[in-house]
Amino acid sequence: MRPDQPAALQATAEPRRPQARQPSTLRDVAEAAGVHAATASRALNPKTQGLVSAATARRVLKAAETLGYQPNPIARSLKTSRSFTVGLVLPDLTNPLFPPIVRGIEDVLAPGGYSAWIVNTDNDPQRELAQIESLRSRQVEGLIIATARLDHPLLRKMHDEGVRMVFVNRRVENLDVPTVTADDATGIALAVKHLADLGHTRIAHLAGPQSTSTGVVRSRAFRHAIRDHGMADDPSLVVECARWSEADGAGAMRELLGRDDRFTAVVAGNDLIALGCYDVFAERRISCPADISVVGFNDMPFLDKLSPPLTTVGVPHHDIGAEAARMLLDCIEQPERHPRSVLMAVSLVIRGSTSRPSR
Amino acid sequence: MRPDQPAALQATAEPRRPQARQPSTLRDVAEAAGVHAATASRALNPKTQGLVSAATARRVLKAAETLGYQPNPIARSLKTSRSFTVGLVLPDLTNPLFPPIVRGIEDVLAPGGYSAWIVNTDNDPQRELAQIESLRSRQVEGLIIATARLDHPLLRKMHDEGVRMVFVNRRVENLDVPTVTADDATGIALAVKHLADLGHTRIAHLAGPQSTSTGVVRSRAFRHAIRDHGMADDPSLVVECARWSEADGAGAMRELLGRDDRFTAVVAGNDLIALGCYDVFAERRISCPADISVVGFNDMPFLDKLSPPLTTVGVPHHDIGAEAARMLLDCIEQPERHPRSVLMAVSLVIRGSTSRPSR
DNA sequence: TTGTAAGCGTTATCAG
DNA sequence: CTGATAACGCTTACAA
Repeated sequence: MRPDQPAALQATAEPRRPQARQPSTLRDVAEAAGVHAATASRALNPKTQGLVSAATARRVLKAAETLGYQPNPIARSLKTSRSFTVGLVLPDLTNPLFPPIVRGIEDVLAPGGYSAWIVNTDNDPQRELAQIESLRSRQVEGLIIATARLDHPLLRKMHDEGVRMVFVNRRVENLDVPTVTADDATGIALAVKHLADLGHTRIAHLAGPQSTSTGVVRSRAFRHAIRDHGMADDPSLVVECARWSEADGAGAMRELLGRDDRFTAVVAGNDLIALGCYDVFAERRISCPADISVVGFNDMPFLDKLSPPLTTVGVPHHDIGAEAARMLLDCIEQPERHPRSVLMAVSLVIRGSTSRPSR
Repeated sequence: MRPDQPAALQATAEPRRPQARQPSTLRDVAEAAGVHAATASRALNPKTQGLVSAATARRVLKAAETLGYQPNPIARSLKTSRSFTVGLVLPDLTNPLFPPIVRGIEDVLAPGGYSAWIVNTDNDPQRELAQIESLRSRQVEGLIIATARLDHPLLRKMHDEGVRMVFVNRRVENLDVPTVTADDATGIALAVKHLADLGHTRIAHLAGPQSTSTGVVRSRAFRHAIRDHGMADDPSLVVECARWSEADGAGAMRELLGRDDRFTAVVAGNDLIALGCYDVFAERRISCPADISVVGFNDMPFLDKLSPPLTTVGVPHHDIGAEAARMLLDCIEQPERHPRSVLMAVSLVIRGSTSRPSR
């Protein structure tokens, strides 16, 4: 016993671990129904139910019912090496981008009888390896990966080993794995067009990490869009953020302001980076959108409540998750089907952080 | 019983993949080391390593190493009925309150060799039951529950059955289960004192659901604090929200304004409810804090970027999660230890949504 | 249509 | 100290 108990709780001593009734097993059910376990198994499994007589099936079902029988998925997995579980590999659940994607995934998995096991990698390759190994040893039947980098030896190796997986949001360079992403290029084009239409002629870009497909696709799309609108593709107007974070966004914005402050608008690689801009605006008393317009990407929650409300590219998080899950289920259940990749449609969400340039 | 097994079960032919090299088993290792599987098991398990000679231990370890042996947790669970997994029952991962708590939990579990299985209930008792059953059938060694209601037959029954669990945030009435919550009463007292100090004399409260302990503790604390500051405890200044949501917060605020608009400040049951107030302010051109001051609860992410930045009660989400995980681990590993409950300290985070009353 | 038996990969309990 | 053996709860040839 610990000598120091917090005084706060004074619960009365109680009998340790009350009757934790053993869950009943298949044998219990079989016994209760007066049949062999094998028969009970067949009766309980829709796939094999046809092999037993209707009468015994009924008896077994009834017995299972009264005993409150729940099949033990662990034993089943051991025997069948299936788990009806998929792994979900995220960089960080705390990023508001992911929860809606997770919900989308779960909404598709659940009706199929599957569940998702969520892990965070914190963008640490060590952790990622450990987490994925742990998932695989738990017999997950596939992986949904949201942490892909363009150069990603681990994922490449896994693909070579035939590991079933689907990428969300980002992809690995030259790796033929089913992927679902937002239509990043179109999103950026919409953002640039919006700013150009407002009359902006010097537009900057705070790019996401160029180690990720999302980062390069968006920044490439930015440069194309700029030229399409007849503006100069000035490299000094593009700054790369090392990570998709508010802090990195702020750093990049400071860098940009140090270089040249004649730009009147900025396309941020994503919403967090845009929030970093807001921080710098606050510290330097820059007014948005009066002095500088900002567009984000993702339309994460609560952006409409910011000051000013952030104009951004809306992506269908939930649908992206759902589609990824559907793809993975397809890979599992119809392995012969050719893998697809999909680009989900985006839309510009115009709010208060963009206006005509004042200069 | 299961009248209908998930459709997934019907899957037929085992999908054969490319060269998915069979993971090596304990027998492979034993064979490679020239010992019996049992010996290999002992050598590999730190707990029983003392039972084998140093020499064989070394050989086994080496063999395991070269074969890339990974123990199969499923087989282990089946044998030992332990899983080194705990279940985490959330109402909705999409609520920004939870991800940091989850991280806190994982940060404690991981070093202990445990992982967490996260499920959402959507506040639906049906779903909750199904999810918890699924978790239990997967042999989770304990549950961290964030969905407790004051009257919660399922949780009460589980407690009677001796299910190991810990509550976070909310509790069940008269149920002696280890719980970690924020110090809600103090938080509300701080909020009311702050408003009183600013000179407010008619303060309203948008209470959370009174079906939850958090809701009643906070609203009771509100009434106490009001009286402590010499104000009248006017029931018409308290409106209950049916759910902890922005929409319900907005509805409650409209109701309140309909009753009597002479209040100058409102203490919201939580941040989402406070956001609902913002929505109503926007639609009715009420200025915050000039016309009405607002205080939230929880300090969820990005509140500092709102307009105006929301004054709120900061709670240590991460630490709450960590403490809950620690408690559950204690219950698992030292069952004789007396269960505690803890209240985590909170602090008032003063931002721009509160000021002196203008009326 | 049903029972028998083997075995999934471990670990626990015996002997030796 | 180590090996044999028997489970854990389930599925699935194969036999009857």
